[in-house]
Amino acid sequence: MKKYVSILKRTKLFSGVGDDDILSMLNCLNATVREYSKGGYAFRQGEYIRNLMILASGRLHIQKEDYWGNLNILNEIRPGEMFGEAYIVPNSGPLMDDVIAIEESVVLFFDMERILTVCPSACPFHTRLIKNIFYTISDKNKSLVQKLSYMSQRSTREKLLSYLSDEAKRQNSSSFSIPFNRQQLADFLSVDRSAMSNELCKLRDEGMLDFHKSKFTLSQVK
Amino acid sequence: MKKYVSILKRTKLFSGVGDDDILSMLNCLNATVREYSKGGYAFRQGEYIRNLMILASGRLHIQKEDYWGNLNILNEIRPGEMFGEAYIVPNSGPLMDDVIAIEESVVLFFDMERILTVCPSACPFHTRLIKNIFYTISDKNKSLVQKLSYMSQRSTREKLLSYLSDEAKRQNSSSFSIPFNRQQLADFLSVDRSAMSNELCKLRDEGMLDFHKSKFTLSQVK
DNA sequence: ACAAGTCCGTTGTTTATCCAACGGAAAAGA
DNA sequence: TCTTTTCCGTTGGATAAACAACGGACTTGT
Repeated sequence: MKKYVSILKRTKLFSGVGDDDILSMLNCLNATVREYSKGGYAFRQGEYIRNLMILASGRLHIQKEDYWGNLNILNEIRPGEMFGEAYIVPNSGPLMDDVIAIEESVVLFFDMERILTVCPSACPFHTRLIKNIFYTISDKNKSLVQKLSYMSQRSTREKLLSYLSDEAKRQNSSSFSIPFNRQQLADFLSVDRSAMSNELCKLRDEGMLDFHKSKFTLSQVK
Repeated sequence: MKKYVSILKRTKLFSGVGDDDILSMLNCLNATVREYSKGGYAFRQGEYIRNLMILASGRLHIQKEDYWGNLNILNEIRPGEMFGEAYIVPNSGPLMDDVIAIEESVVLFFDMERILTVCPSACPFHTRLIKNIFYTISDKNKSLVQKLSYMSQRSTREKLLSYLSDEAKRQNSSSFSIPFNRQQLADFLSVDRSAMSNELCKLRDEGMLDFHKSKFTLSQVK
């Protein structure tokens, strides 16, 4: 277990917890390790999940196959990331996706029950851990709600405006940079790149905004 | 505070906690009450949130105004529902939405720090509360991810197929009912009702599925 | 300095969605 | 029973997005 401490200390889950404490917590949380070879299934649709997982190394894809066999990649998990946190609720039903290792991967399993139930011996960092896990899913929640608010806009134009408007608010300036290039932004908003590029230029020509590369400036309509 | 116990005992947050324990926990959690008159703002964009809230009575809208002044209703909060849980992360930045009371409303405020930090006196239901809150946002998280997976499909057809496919999985049968009428389903998927209705009929004519009212049956393609 | 590759705006065509409107079936109410 | 309302499928025209394709600007690598 010791060799995973250096990885775990850099995760959100264990942020603020010292090396020695991580090691003792691994024990307290009943941590176990599993390895998956490239292409192997970590979980299959229909299984029940009872643990919280952290990917120690490798790369996982969370993907879904629909009733007619169409495959859809929903998410990519990278080292240090937590997953499975949405399926540990009692009676939450079986997993609806497949989790496969697209590289040789090592996954750490934590007993969910032990995380949320504070041990009588009250290991000093347990409260810290609970906060960390709460903050992590809380953060995820927030970004999901935000993304959903963009995606629920009907047109490319509206998707762009709601996203850019939010970024201006978030960065507290009408002038700001976004962490995407055009293709990535299009993928993020689930629209066609060229159509989006076209729409951006229309918005610029209408005087609603201006941009150079990934730097945008919003302006009041004239 | 006593009068709110009957409301709180029916919330997800306090589920499984007895009346007396709720009362003592309200104290332990530093609960406070605020009332809002119809049309009044509970929170404004830009404020910082440091509490977890439960709506005791009334109705709230979470809405957003973009840079150019366009209004967008994101969510409606009903009595017993928790909100604000995504903004209590330290350094999570200011609120990006407005929260307004569309009816005269009563809101309970809980000190977030006290929820996540187990008190030394270890009130017996604190662990229970932590689990409940975790389960609640975890559940929300899951449904957000699911909805996002439908919404990120490009076409109405794909949105329908991914949603219906998921429902079949969830209800573990190729024949199932959905909790929406056509208009509600269209709103849920953010598409036009008539176009969706049209697409459903095409899918039926192609032999991929069948339906009567809100009961659907998926079939393998012939 | 050259070649290869990436990024982005632009265009024309095809296709899908939106929108408004209508009618029939079913449900709800009087 | 009759009226009113809601729900849903259908249609046609207006609009927007997707798609394929291209060229120029810029970057990266050799």
